[in-house]
Amino acid sequence: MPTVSSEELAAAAGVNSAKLRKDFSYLGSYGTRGVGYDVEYLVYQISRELGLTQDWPVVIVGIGNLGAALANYGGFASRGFRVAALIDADPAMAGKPVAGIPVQHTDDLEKIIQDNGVSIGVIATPAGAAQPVCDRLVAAGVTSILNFAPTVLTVPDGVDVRKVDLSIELQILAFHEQRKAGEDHGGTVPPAAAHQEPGEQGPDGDVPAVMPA
Amino acid sequence: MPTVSSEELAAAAGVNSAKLRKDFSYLGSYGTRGVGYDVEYLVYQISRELGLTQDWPVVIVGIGNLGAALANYGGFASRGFRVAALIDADPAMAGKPVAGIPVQHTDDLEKIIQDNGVSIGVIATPAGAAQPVCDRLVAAGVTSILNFAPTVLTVPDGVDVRKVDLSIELQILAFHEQRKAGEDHGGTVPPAAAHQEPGEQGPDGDVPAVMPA
DNA sequence: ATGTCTTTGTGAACGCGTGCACAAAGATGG
DNA sequence: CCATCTTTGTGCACGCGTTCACAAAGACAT
Repeated sequence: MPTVSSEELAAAAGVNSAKLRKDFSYLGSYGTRGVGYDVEYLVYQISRELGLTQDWPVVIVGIGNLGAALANYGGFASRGFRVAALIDADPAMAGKPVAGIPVQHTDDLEKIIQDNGVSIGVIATPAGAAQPVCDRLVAAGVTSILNFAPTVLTVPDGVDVRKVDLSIELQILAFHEQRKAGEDHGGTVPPAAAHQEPGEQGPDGDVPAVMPA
Repeated sequence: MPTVSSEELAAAAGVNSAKLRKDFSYLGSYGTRGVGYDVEYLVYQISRELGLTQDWPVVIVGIGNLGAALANYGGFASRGFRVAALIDADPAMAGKPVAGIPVQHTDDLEKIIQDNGVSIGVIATPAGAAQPVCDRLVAAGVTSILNFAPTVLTVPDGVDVRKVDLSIELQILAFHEQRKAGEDHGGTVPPAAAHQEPGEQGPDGDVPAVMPA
């Protein structure tokens, strides 16, 4: 029986072994003292806890470059996700196969959701279309939404939304890059600096509230 | 002079006002007691600290669906990023414009990096190509890499890598979705993972630290 | 069986980040 | 010029998560 100790796992993951054991203990007592954890059993238990053993049908709405990239992404299937349908507002896309799945028109959104028992939707539309699409998804029974559109979605209570902003990761890299350069970030305030930069803010001038780690 | 108080900002962001003030204080004393913070000045100072006022030339390697989606993503330009070049290994892509930028061949990678003074690279290639591309980027002087390929990259010290796994966000949604179903499987989970603050839409949510491969 | 050895599971201490509460600073009005 | 009011900046205390350290549990050898 192949096993691993918490010490080995902790070293591999770069975390503290006691924390790892305590985390595992929340899932139950799956280890054997003096031996460690049965690898296969542990993987199954964690997978189950995380919901990876279930089959999650998802729909992707907005089959542009990003939607197509997501449809082709191999990581989904191996993580328990099944692309139940691709949906786009462009009639010219209808029937066209992307990643082997025929694109369907937005008109049929509600029926597609209900027929497939979909509870997770991915929005990869342009910003303007995101909220209406979101509303229709929710009305059709979707309770979790992954939003790639650059908009903050408004949803009723009980619906989860996660927003993916592809530029945030770049910002974090740039932040560290800036520090590598040895930029001084001291307390000296450039006089009247604010008045030298009148514009600078785009349509969404929102700044991350928290410093990247 | 338009101003905001820490109280207003905290309410808008859903955080504690004292924490917000303390965070700001690390950047310097930019507020006026009895008045608040000069909006324009504050935006500038935060932008500067985060590196948003600098111009960061980036290259995107691998112009498939995802690379094209990134090239077309409007959020980059408004955050201080400039797509200096698109690079692909397919000779048929060479010269073809994507998002108004002609795709260049991988052969010229080193020259492109050096000519444009690029220090940030984005990898959107298939998994197999990612590490070789990464090595060439690093050798050419890139010190920050954003990796969309489903591979863990090995880099020398001093080089930052951030890996974006598009399925992780879906996993988090599925995790919460599973809990909504009210399933009882005998185990408990640390409170941090148990719920997501409503209104929070981002990748800063809570995920269990250990994922099965 | 009995003892030794390994590793888990967890109580307790520690450290750090968060939030409270208030003095200091500046605005504003009399 | 003084009084009052608002809001910042921050010392301090509290709470929570991380880490330490060890008893308990089981494997394994003799």
